[in-house]
Amino acid sequence: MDYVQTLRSSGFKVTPQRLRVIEYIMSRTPGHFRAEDVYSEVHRIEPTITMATVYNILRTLQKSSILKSFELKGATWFETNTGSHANFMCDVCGEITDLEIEQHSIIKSASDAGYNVTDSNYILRGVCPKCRDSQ
Amino acid sequence: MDYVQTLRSSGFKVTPQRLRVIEYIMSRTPGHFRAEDVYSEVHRIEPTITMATVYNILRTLQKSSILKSFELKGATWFETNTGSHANFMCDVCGEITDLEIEQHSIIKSASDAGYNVTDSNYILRGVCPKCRDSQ
DNA sequence: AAAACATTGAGACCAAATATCAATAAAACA
DNA sequence: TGTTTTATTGATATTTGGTCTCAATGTTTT
Repeated sequence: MDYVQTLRSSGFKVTPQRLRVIEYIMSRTPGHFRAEDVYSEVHRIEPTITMATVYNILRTLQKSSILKSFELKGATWFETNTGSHANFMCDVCGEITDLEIEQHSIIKSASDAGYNVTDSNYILRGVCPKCRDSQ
Repeated sequence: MDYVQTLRSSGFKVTPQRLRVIEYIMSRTPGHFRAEDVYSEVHRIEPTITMATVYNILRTLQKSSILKSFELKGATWFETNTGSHANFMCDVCGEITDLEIEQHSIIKSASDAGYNVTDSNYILRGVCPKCRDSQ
């Protein structure tokens, strides 16, 4: 997947800051990150970048369907995995794991009921196997 | 369901403030509300109550399994429906609707994979039938 | 190379939620 | 019922995540 091409063909301009963020998210694929995570890493390479710009860029990447997001623990988490999966957050170590799922029938029945579903997130919490075993 | 009894048997004290919040959530069942919504209504009856207390009480009610919560649009939403369902938020009118679902098989397969799931939320966004029709 | 237009950076700003802690109230029990 | 124990509340300050504004800058088109 060429994110730069996707960005351009979505009608957005390719700026150095956007390239740095794309490099960051590629280095974190698959994975989950917050605006703060992007900022602190990209800021080392591009010291003038601000949080506001990071937020702008992440929103742009969502509009280009390069990223997806969900809210958890008071923050917005981003991911490049736009496919059908659940996000599991471990309440012990805080790590987020993708759990693959088949497309849930709820989306189909919601559509049948007249709901036009444009975004869906399945979020689980609990204790991951690693933390359960180390107790 | 007697929320007061549940609260007491969970080891929490029954205070006037907690009673007012319980009255509020009962008047909003089924439904979805934020801390701010609880505050502005309860504050009319119990003018000394503060947001901090409302947050405390809502957390207590979650610990007693009277409420469940999820995060959406930068806020935490609470609901008394603790059963298996999805929450659909309409991006036009902002209303949140419960969509009943059968317990998703992901929880079973997550358990099989060693994940101990203590909380799950299925969140959908899009356009509701009402808003779709009025366009 | 210049014009047209989108994007960025800086900092003020806003809203949601948490932390602190003395005063108060509920429940247990003498 | 009065007293003790212990949880809870209210007031305020603070933290955190995120948005707004707008002049300066950078990208793309011609």
